[in-house]
Amino acid sequence: MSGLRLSPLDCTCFRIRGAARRVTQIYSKHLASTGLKISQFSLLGFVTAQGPVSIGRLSDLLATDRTTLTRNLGPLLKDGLIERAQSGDKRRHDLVATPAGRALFKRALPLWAAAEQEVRDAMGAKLTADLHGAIERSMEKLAAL
Amino acid sequence: MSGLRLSPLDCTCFRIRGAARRVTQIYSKHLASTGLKISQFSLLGFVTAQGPVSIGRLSDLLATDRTTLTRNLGPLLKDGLIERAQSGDKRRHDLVATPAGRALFKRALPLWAAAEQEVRDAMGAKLTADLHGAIERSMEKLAAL
DNA sequence: CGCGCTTGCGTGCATATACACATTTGCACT
DNA sequence: AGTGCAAATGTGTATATGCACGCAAGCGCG
Repeated sequence: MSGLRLSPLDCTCFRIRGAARRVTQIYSKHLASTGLKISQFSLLGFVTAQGPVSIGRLSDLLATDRTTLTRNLGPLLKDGLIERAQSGDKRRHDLVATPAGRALFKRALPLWAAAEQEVRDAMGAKLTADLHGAIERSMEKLAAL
Repeated sequence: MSGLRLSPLDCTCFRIRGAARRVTQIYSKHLASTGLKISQFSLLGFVTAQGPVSIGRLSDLLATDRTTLTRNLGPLLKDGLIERAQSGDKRRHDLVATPAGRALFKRALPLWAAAEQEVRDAMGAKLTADLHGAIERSMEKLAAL
């Protein structure tokens, strides 16, 4: 391996971050009318689906830093979309979606689907599969580091 | 196209953002001793390479929102790594790397290369090519939207 | 019981990201 | 010169991200 001269223009990090920005922009456009950002949509979706769940577990599911999740939860708590319930272990905060939260997620779902479809239609089935496959395999390989 | 039922778990945006977070983490580790974040490394590199360049042009090159760039420039200006020079057009601010900025970039370059190499070694040549190819083609397709 | 280690979380700080809006300058046309 | 539009940039506000640090609650053991 190695040997090839690498230019910062070939930076994998730079490229993937750029792609993330671009894709985020597209989803944001579709979700704008719900007031939800794409991260909030994912977060709300996981809480809705996973039932009572702790922050720590959520950070595993979402592959997001725990403290980042704490902040991201803020707006959703403030808007009454998610609530903190007391669990047996007083350290833990069981998160549950409120009726309003579930309703909003349900309303946002087709908008997300439209965004996802727009992206997939633009890329085509093969490229979509290639991209998803490459990302998934990369994450597996990079998990060890 | 379309027809397949999509679950939020298959969200392209969610996946690519997660990948970006993970990859960012790896590069950050390598660049930590320089005090540069990966975005700052890219930014400083572009300014160093492109000579005097305006914010607007940089935002095109980096595919980053112009106003984001304005903020990201802040720390680099504060640390004297990049300077604003007056150009003929007083609206524009020509950005140039200072000697300190160029020196730091030169010092950071091998550390970035080590990060890039670590990622590529972990993924292997084929997956690296697949990932880069998929991202590049995706960006082309999504540019139109 | 009480000591110490572990676990689960929040906070302070700094950066990254981008939309809407305001400001300044340049330029063309009258 | 004057007016009006376009171009280049900064700011207000809000979210996203994560490291270092601190705190409180559980847990094991003498």
